[in-house]
Amino acid sequence: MIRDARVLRAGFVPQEVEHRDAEVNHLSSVLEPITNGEPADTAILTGPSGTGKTCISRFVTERLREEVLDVETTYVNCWRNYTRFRTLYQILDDIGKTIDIHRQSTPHDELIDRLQQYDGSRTVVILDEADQLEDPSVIYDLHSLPQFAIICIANKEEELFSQVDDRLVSRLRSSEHVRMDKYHNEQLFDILSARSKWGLENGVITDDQLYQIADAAAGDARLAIGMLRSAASTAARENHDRITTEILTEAAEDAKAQIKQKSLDSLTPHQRVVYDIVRDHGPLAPGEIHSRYTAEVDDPRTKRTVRTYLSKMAQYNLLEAEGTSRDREYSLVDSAAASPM
DNA sequence: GTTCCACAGGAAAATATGGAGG
DNA sequence: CCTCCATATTTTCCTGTGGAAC
Repeated sequence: MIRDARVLRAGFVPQEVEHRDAEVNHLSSVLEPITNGEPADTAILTGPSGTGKTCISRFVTERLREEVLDVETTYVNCWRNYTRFRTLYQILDDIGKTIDIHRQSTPHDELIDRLQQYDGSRTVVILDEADQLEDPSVIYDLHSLPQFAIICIANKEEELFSQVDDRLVSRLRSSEHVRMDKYHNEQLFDILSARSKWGLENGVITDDQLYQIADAAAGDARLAIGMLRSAASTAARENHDRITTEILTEAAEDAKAQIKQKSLDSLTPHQRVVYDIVRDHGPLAPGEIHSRYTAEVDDPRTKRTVRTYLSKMAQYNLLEAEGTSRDREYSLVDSAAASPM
């Protein structure tokens, strides 16, 4: 059934990237000066989730390392390392310069000094989910260091630049912007087809079924590959020699549920109670949510905190907010919308 | 229109948490 | 074990917005 599970895993970087030639070339050309030992511009990669931003960054940097001897790459997930300190620390850690850094005795600017003094190989820094940084000015600080090339990945450009000084923004205007769009169904089909060719035995899944997956994934390659992986592992577990329509339907829901579960797991118990209230009692105004919540837990948080919870969950796409002021109501996002399978 | 009030969400102070070093 | 200090979360205080009742 499964020939090579690696190619179905999230984060796998394929030998050849399908349908992203223009973007790959664009990004490569931005990094090109590095091959001559010159500083490269900052690249900004934007687009919705599952459009291959992380994938082509890794692909291009890996290819660069094949070509050039003295190039290193470091990857920072800004969603997990969202403070200035953590981001810089992560980079220093990767290039092996953290030896005597202690949180106490190290003033924050010392980190940037260390990077500045770094005289090892040129390094490409990939800042993934950079729009999650609480202080994006760290991007500008890195931008000004010639020995580092920055690839900055974000969903939307506006969000990345929203809360920053205009002065700093203009300094980044010169950087190259690579925009990525959602995949078309045919393109997703090609991606799935390539993965199943390497990852699965022949004849396990039909083209028609791959097309169904592409359709259900609505342009999101990560989701599509997740569905394929889920279907393949269910089929393998249950000893089928091919993927059935039932397995496929279930896998589609499974993959979406997994994504949702992941964000649900990151909620604190208090946040979880708030979520459950909205889930069980339909559209509700924040005041109503708070009073129900207060009745349900010992030691309730204040209204303000619950408002923060609600807006956070709306960002995570767990809840939907309607209305801008007194009329605001929160409800579950209808996950049924994108699954006509 | 005017007033009122629930809400959004920023800022800063207060409090809880966690991890290193004693 | 405890203490200390950076970090994380929560509360307090706040200003601005816009819908609803008058």
